[in-house]
Amino acid sequence: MPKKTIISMAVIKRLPKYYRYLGELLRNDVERISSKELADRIGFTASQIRQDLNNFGDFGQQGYGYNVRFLYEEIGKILGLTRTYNTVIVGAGNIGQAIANYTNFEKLGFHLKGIFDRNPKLIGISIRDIVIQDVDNLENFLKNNHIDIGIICVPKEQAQKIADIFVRCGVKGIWNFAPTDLSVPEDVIVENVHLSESLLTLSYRLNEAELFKGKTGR
Amino acid sequence: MPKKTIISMAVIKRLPKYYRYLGELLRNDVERISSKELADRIGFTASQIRQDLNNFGDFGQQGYGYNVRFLYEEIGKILGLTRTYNTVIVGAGNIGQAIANYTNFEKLGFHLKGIFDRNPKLIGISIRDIVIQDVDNLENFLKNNHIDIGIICVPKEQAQKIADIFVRCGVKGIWNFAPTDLSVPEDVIVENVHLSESLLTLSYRLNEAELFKGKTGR
DNA sequence: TAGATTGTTAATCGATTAACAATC
DNA sequence: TAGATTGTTAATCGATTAACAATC
Repeated sequence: MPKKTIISMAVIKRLPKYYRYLGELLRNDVERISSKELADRIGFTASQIRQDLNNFGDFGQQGYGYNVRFLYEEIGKILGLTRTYNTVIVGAGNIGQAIANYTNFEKLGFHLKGIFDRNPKLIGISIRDIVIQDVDNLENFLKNNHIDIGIICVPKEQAQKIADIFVRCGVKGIWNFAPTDLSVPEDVIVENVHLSESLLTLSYRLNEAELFKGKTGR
Repeated sequence: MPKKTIISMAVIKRLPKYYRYLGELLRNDVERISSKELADRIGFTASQIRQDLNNFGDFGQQGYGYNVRFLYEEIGKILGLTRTYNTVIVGAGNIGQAIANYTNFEKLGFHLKGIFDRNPKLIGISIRDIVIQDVDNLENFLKNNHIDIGIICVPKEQAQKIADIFVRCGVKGIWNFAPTDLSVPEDVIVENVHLSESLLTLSYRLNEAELFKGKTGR
């Protein structure tokens, strides 16, 4: 029986990883798995896995472990993958096009319904049968189509403006690739993908490693 | 004077954000800033900012705060931005091309030296004056060019194979866009960008309210 | 039944926040 | 000097790990 708890971000961020590993196990026809075995594969502790899962329900069985298919499906439900999501991409530059072309998201139930840009050279071009529209049509499009997730791939200077349009038109989820923080009401969820921050984290760690070169550990 | 401490991942991941905000302040000709003021802008606590910075040195001054330019430069040093990095991209599909075209990384000192793919239709094409080479040349290229960071943009099935080549050729940093976990020796740093995990986190949070609706606590 | 492994409580560890003396 | 704000220690909070009774 699921408990009414506020789940910490730390737990939430591990869920997709569980889902990915269980999906692999499933494809390899593994029927059951213990928290210990899963822990060894993922690199978590068995204790953490059991704690994490027990935030959502009693999915396992003493003496047996977890049924892979069942757990996979349960985590799918938890992640909201039993429904579909309509999305639009704003900004059809490098990243926008890459995301638009990435068909794996379709398989998970994220359906791309529109692509917008302000560059006349891009407007009218199709990506996966979706014609790039003038961003001036965005607001109107959002009023006529229910969109769950707006994907922001514009330069940082324009990101907040696009976010404001999303908010105004009832889009509740924003996947933000612009290197800036957006301000939105609290009922709107923003998930950031800040590539430069990721790269800088890498360069920090590269130099930290250099620093300890020749020494043991780490 | 930097202290010999092991810095936690939580702190490291905040550093690029400090760097970004300080860069903005600098461009807006802000000369000094207190931890309180910076906290209000970023959305951290002043205490946390002071704690974070004091892992690396005494950058502030009582009664004054922090000099924006000085702190910006110091964090740049900490992040390893006083040197340059040679990079290669393996996989010239959607994401690979997007990263290759993203010139902001050049400005930070990350220089793209090569792009590799196995698709004959892509080999020979140029992106930003860099000719896409056959991935069969990768190992040879790495032996003749010092590459600091290898960027993996191939499908997940081939990612580990590419990582192995990187490791074998002395590449110490891997920026991994393939939706899989790589196994590498501990002196090699892997920074993952798992886009589907990010998207699933968003869909979880979009549905979170629904998930616990009507369920009783304990 | 006996062994295995969960769900869950308790202990530990780490990270964040609060407080304040030091000092510019 | 007086006010401001740091650097740093102490207190709190939260997350992870360990332990084990429950039970399949």
